[in-house]
Amino acid sequence: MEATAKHFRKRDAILTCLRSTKVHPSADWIYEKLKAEYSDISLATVYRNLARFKERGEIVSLGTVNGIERFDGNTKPHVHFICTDCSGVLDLHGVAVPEELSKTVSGAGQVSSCQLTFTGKCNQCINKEETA
Amino acid sequence: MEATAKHFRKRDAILTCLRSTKVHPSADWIYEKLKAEYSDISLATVYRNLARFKERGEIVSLGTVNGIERFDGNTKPHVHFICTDCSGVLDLHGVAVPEELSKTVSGAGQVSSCQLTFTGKCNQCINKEETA
DNA sequence: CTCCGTGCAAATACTTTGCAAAGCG
DNA sequence: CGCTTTGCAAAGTATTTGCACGGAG
Repeated sequence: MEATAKHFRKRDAILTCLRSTKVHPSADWIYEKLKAEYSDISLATVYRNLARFKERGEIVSLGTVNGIERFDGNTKPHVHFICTDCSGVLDLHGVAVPEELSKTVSGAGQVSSCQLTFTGKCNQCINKEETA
Repeated sequence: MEATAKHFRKRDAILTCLRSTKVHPSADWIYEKLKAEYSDISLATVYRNLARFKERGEIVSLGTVNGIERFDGNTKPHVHFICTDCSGVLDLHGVAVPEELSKTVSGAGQVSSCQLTFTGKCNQCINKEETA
């Protein structure tokens, strides 16, 4: 199948969009972004494809921020920082969940994944507040 | 104010309920539970009080599991295990996020809290499957 | 011709809100 | 009397689903 196959153009666009941004977007964010290129795209298509990607492990859900689900095209385990002010999500590079921690958990069941998230106010929002 | 003050009876009941269970309940779970004692309680009251408790830091939200928000009356930081089969949430005692990890994060902003969650299949669900 | 992806609109499902009644001090 | 809590029903919002159309092989 061609990369530009008309049949999958929107599906591909959604995945590409998700993988080429650092904002850990919501379905709606992707929808708004893709409307520029695909004026007739539907929000349902975005939701449907996100569900499909998630199911296949091609993307990861970070859970909801303010009631809205956020996704990450980077499936490698890494740590996140969520800003309570702007609802932004940042990757925290160089931080990882220690191996031995995961092992300790095995008493509860079979661990398939883990997620470490820090919450607070990001530097950008701190600066914005100081300036004002 | 009396502990049994009629004015706060339902509010108190909600908090007590949350603090005396280990299931990390949803709003609806609490509602169903309290209906036994307060047949006229409203789901809105549960939601309103949960929001209030959360705001005041008296309880903690664990985020959503299958689109439903789950709460924890234990505000001390601790680690959770979420079962993808039964949607149950377990506390993982004896596991903690290393101190030095939190410090590394400060580059991103002011950290106010952190949450570590493991996902997988709990022992109970594993056993149930084996038996079947 | 058959299968799959999609747009649109309707349907869900959880959560929040407006309002009037009632408790407490 | 003024402030707060609550029940009920209505509204809101994010997400899912039914259906028909159109492209690909």
